[in-house]
Amino acid sequence: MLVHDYFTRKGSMTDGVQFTERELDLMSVLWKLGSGTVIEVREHLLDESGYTSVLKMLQILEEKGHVMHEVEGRAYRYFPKVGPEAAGRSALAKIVDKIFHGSAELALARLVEERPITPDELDRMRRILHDLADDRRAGSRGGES
Amino acid sequence: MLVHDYFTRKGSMTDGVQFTERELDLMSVLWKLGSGTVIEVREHLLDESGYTSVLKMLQILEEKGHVMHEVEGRAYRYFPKVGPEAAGRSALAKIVDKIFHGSAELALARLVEERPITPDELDRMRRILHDLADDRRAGSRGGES
DNA sequence: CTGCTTCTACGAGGAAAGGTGTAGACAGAC
DNA sequence: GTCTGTCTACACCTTTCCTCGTAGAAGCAG
Repeated sequence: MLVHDYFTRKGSMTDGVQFTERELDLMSVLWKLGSGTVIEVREHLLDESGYTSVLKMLQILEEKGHVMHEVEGRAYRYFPKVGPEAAGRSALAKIVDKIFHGSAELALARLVEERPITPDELDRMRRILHDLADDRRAGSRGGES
Repeated sequence: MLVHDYFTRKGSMTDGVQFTERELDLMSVLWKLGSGTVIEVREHLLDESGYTSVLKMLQILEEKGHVMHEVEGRAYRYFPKVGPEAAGRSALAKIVDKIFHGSAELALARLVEERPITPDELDRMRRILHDLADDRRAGSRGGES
């Protein structure tokens, strides 16, 4: 079982998740792979540093409680203990607060101009907001989907 | 004239803008006020540190090219040289890439669940995406609004 | 057994971040 | 003139980030 339970957990996280630049690089790889040994993580880093550097970073991440490991043969396999959802919420909160003065609207405006959005993705993004508005209306009538 | 020309400039910025934690705090104040002396910035910082600390941070920001100053009486008045738009785009790009594997859709999903969105704000957010879709359609027909 | 390889553990060290104390310039009050 | 308050400039210090070299454990081949 590679997919761990951080996908199902929800608001339990303290949501004060904060990663340094390099930590985020490693976490990004772990999120993408699901898990990884030192070698695997190292291979997927764009900017590759030494073996022991990656190991050390993983040890630091474990010490901080962001990852855990299981023994696999003679090596360690590292798993993220915090998911991209919590990390993303936390990072977005910081940006919205400090850069956009709390306006999610401004954040969205920059988000869509920051990179090309495919028509499909745009549709799905519109659906997210549409459904949210729907839920609101349903909720205000006391109903629920 | 307090409002400087970073509002009108557009993609000219290198977009490699990156702020440290504390730098972002100061920039946030400058963006909110438009400009500020050491005292003004200091007053608007939640976590207040010493006068010389704030001064030092502003000097560092100036050295890095993120702010500039004009002499005002015996004091300096600092102005942001980079706007929240560029900083926001850059910060969002990093998050979307490293946390959401390039998916703006996932970023939006976390954005709207990260904080309560007022009905008005939700409407305006929907309009942003609606208009973007409209522009696409108009653009593909060769027209333009 | 010895030698080789592959892993983790540990500690050193450079660089940056972020805070502060003090000196010195300068204006205004007296 | 002197004194006082306000400002910048400079130097210093502590902590964190990040990297790497080296040692040692453990498996495997001969």
